[in-house]
Amino acid sequence: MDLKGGGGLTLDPKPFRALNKRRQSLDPAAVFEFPINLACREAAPPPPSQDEKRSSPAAPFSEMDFFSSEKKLRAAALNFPVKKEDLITVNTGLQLANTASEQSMVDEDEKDEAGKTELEAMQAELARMTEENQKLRGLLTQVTNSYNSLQMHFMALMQHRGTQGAEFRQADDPSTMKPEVNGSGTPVVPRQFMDLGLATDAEEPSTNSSAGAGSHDTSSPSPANRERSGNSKEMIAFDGGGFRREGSPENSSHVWAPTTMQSKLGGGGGDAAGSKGIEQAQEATMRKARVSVRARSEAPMITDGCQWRKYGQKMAKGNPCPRAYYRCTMASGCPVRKQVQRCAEDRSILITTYEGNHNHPLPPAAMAMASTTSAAASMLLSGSMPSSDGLMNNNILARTILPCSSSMATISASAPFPTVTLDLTQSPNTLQYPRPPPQFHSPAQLPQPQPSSLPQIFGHALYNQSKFSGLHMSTGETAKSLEPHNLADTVSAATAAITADPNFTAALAAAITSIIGGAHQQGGSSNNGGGGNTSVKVNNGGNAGKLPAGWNFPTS
DNA sequence: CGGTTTTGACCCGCGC
DNA sequence: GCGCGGGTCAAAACCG
Repeated sequence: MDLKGGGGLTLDPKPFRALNKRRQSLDPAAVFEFPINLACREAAPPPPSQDEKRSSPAAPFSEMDFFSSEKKLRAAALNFPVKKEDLITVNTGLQLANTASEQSMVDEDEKDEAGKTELEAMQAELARMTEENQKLRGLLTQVTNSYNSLQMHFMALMQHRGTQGAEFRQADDPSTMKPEVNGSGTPVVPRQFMDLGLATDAEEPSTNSSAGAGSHDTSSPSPANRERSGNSKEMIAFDGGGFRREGSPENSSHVWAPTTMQSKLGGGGGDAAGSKGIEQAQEATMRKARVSVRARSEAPMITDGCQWRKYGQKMAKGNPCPRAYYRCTMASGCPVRKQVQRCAEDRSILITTYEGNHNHPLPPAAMAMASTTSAAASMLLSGSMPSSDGLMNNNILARTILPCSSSMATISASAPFPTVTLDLTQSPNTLQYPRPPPQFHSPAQLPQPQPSSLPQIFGHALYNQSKFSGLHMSTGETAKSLEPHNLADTVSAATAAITADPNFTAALAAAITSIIGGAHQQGGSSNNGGGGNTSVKVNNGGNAGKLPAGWNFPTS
């Protein structure tokens, strides 16, 4: 095999082992490095933060900092590092001071001193409140994420069922969301999301039933076979959230139900096929959704909090760098896999493609990434599945993300797999790279389904939060749109900080879900003229001040 | 010794 | 039907 040379492959086994070992030996929380570990060249993680929420050692920037760019802008005027909610209090303090000074100009010194003292006291109070608020936000974020994910599924469900107006209704009224409940009373729909980060035990059985120790694949025809031959039902069943099923309305109502999953497994797929012919077809169509993360890193593999076992390596056509295949080993039957490959054009860019959902509990760091990929994939599928060609203008996703966009975003199903690409390489001030080109990749440069269109869909939110350099929804389309450099510059500082934030991906997840859930509130989004074709750009249409309710940050 | 990596072989889908 | 490429398997090698 031509892989022997190793070529440009950076998948040096030693580093891998080192990473794995390290991960295994350390407390998950302690390893809560930023999932997209750019740490290969990073300085040692900063000391643990006081905030217990941030169990990660590298948490100089908490979730709060995530949207601090905006907050600070507003707060700057008052010289207070506070949230808008706190402004009232702050203003009060200032008022007192000002009032005092106005009333008496005689004892200015005395007044100022008193005012300062009071100010300091209030600031201290605010600090405490802020801290507590952060914690609450963390909780809220999680809830919001779950909600958004659930919402997405519901949307897809309704859309597929052809229930007219259901999509809108559900988007507008959360109360209309009535996730199906399985026999155990567990909401089925949300399960998919939970799987990512909070896999429930209920799923384990199904998984185990279909797979023995080692690899779940071994107990049945090769995964590849199942996936390709349409027998994917099995995998789908225990995938516990495999993206490809999410888009299927009927699937979602069954797939997520453990009982159904088991029945499918037990029935060898025959039963399922019989009763779910349509389902099968849909599955075949949607295949697997993938979430690709592009990050600059010289490390052989990004640290995403999970444990992976390499099960293969191949040379991909068009890329001198081999592609490595990994399988999650945190749980025997975990269906999650990922591919790691360096960008042919810029080998400093590591492209990691995730596929499937974890069926087991994940450490915070892993949850962050899982949530991110899940949200992205979920969004992708729920939006692209309805139409075979994946035209977003016809689906909820488009409406949700691009509420005001008359243009259409395209999520092409033509690509081998619908893929969402989270591009984290464009950060102007990445930790390692002083200032790399805003965007190195072009569709043609990507070994995988070209991340081309819709970059700004997410970028919108990302920028709003001053966190992300870009997020691309790869659809196989060739259109490309570069991120607005000016925006990148604007948020460069924040981006750098965020990149170092171990909660980065969590924030990303929050961003995505926030968009999903809150985009409709925003009216500033617009298509950047990227063309009404396949490229959709959603600029930061001055929505900075209108953060969705879920606009809080991570926490994991 | 158990877990991981390596790597040639195999399977499958797809295009011609 | 054949070749190609992607993805996976699994035996052997490797490592701690």
